[in-house]
Amino acid sequence: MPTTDGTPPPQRMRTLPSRLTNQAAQIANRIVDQALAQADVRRYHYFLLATLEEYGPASQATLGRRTGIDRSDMVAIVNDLAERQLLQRTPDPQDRRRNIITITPAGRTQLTHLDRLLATAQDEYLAPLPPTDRQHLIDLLIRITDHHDDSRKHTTPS
Amino acid sequence: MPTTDGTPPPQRMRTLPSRLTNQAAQIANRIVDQALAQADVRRYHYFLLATLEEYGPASQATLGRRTGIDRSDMVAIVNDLAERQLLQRTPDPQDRRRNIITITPAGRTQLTHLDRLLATAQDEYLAPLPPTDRQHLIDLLIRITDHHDDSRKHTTPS
DNA sequence: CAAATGTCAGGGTCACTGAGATCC
DNA sequence: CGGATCTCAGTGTCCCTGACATTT
Repeated sequence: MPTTDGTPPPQRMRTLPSRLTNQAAQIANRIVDQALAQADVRRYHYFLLATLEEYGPASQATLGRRTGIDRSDMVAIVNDLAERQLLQRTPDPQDRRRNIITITPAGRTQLTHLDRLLATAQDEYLAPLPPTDRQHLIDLLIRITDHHDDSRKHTTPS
Repeated sequence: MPTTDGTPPPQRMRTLPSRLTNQAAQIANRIVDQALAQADVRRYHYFLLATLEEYGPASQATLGRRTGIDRSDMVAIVNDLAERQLLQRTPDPQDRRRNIITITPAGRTQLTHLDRLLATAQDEYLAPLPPTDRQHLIDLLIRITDHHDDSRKHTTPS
């Protein structure tokens, strides 16, 4: 399924930063999704497990804020991982609105496996770049995302 | 609608290139879509018009390959733009399977307007980066996308 | 015959909205 | 009461598949 003809895309599109970012994201997603599929896992599964391991148990709402996953979608994701025994959902006795989500030992084991799969995927994604440029790309992207996160916080005093 | 808590996302996610690229792409899309909405236009509308202006009239299949838009979706997009008189769809007398799509003068005028809207959007997207870094980011992303386009061509001798 | 084109119907994913029930 | 939490139903977009008739 070739996306490009003999003719390259128009110059406007070839150097348009937003377009380039999208192209790269699509490439990255294809590679990452394929890698994680080996463990029958999706990106948000990994994000959730990683957040749990780094910050410890938390409510679904908090996890949503930390991972960027919508609370509506969080329900099904937690269900998935709970079914696989990779995390546990227990009601919070302190605040009975909340569920406290805890990663299980099996979850940690799986996470280690996923980390390896993901590292390989990142390497394939960044294959054309030497280490210096990889770090530079990361820095540039962090500056962009941080900037827009901040401006959202300042302009949304909700 | 804050996506971040007081706590930042986990370290694994904060520096994961594929994740960062996705975050940036989402930010870019939000900004670009909002800008183009001022002209009641979507991204693929712009891509199609820009491709037509740079390469001239072409069939829908060719346009799909040049823009990366699937030929299934192309039909509705061409319908949209034809209704607005921004392009014309005429059967090809040389090959009666094909429609030849041509941009209209009104289409060119609109495209100029969209170019301005888009330039503003890119500037907002890249706001935290000085010109040198903007160019560096573009270069890095082009190297990534070119690399993966090429490997797809070589490994897919379809 | 094989291959390409335009068209239509539909699926799968992801970000998101809205509403309801419960609890602080 | 306002506000947060969890849940469910559903929307819109984008990318993609499959099929069909027509034409080369």
